[in-house]
Amino acid sequence: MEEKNIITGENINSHLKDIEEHSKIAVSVDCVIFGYDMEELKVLTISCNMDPYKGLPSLIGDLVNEYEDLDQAAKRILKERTGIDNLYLEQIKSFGKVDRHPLGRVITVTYFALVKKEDYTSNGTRPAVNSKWIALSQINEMAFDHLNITNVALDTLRKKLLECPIWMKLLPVDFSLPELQHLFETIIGIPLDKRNFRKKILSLDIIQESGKKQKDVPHRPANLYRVNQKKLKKEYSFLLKNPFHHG
Amino acid sequence: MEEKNIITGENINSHLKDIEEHSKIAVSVDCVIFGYDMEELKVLTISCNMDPYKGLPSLIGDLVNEYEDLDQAAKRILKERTGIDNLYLEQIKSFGKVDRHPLGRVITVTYFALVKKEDYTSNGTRPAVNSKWIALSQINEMAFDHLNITNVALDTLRKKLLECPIWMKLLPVDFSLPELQHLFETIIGIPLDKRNFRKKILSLDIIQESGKKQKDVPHRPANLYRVNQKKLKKEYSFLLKNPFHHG
DNA sequence: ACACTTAGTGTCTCCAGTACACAATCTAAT
DNA sequence: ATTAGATTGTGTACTGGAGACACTAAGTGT
Repeated sequence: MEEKNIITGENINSHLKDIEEHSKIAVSVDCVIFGYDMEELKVLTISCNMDPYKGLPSLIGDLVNEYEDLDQAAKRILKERTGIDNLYLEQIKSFGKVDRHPLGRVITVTYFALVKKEDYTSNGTRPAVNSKWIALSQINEMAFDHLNITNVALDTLRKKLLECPIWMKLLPVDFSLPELQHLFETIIGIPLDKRNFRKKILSLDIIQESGKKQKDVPHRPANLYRVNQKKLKKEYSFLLKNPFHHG
Repeated sequence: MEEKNIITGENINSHLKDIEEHSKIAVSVDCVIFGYDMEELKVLTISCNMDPYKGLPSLIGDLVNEYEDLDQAAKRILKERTGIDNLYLEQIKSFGKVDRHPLGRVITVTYFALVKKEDYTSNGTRPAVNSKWIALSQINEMAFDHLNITNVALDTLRKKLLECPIWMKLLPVDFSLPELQHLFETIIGIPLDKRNFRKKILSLDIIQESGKKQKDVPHRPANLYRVNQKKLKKEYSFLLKNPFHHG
């Protein structure tokens, strides 16, 4: 049986036009945008108005243009929909069931993004029309296969959280250890021991006291910490140049 | 600014034809097929004959058809190129730089697969024309972005190897502990302590003595083990139904 | 000044990872 | 039959991180 394959370059007898005529498949990017308001973990959604999913929350996404890289597309979508540049962004995986989109064959490449609520609500942002933060605990149905995608994104986030300090992308510059612990508990879903948590985090040498204290709380104020930039640069430099941690 | 988005279903004013006209982008699947001959870790490649990569090794891949899921496409390609059904198969990630393919815009979704050499060389297989196993240590250049893809696949394999017993997909039914250790050392790239390795593996309760011994070796023969199917079913069932471990 | 709320701290136990050396079993050669 | 050569197979002691656990400190509001 003769081989002919324009992808791998065996026995070429085709050119650009062949490829474009092959492509009855559209490619989209969908982003699971996680936000944290010091209370709950939320996802940015919009309301779908396409049958049969009308009214259900949907992830933020768009088709990929012919002249932009996948990562660029994700970045563009985030910029368009949240107004923020330089979010933390990481590819998860691609979903390509034939019938996943009612209007035709659309393969979607998914990303997850982390947003500080303080950035999202700051000046200069232009949130998508009708976009809405929904707490993960409140989501039980979504349009398309987006609930599945969201769950995969959450798994990825959980794994990642234990590997490197991406949590910094969800917290303000100054934060307290109890706040950090609450973030962990919210994402991982199980309560943690206060003393062991502090011991562990401090031993990583990734944060340092800022000298400041909490204000306007009706109880003993917590010390505020911030990320140790030197350590960060040394061991987790990919978290500085924000977008796209490859590997 | 008005929103209009056929992906998420805001203000729909388009239908199937719109999507297909949008798609100037082709989608391919490329597989990093790992094989192990009890000596080295190898990758199945074919020779590219497309400029400017003529002569370089290329991964096994093909365009995705309009009517097949991504996973089905990967499975089809593996079947076509190795003749084997039911390989272990797992999606890695997608690569979509605009200029990654000289013939046009092609986004590729990549998978890695694990093959026992004994399966590959058994009857009934119909390997791709000109396909060739190349030891990872011998690869320093590949066509397209395939070297990058291969490296990402190797990273994924290394991580996975420490999480679950996918190594069984690279070994014969009966294998010795020294053989298993050599496989680990080959993939991870660092030598391991014999006693600690055995202690660790045996403590997992995932393998059991087969009763047999090595034959035809010019030294003390090793005991042969095989995978404990009950334990496997209980804790790693996704390794049984071979293809596609999601999550 | 007292009650209330949350922050902050140290020790002990247990287990998993690591380092490490010698006896046992087979083949091949003499 | 004995010996040399090769590789398999085995146990113990040390170390460091994870986990369990209870009280004092520092603020606020009344």
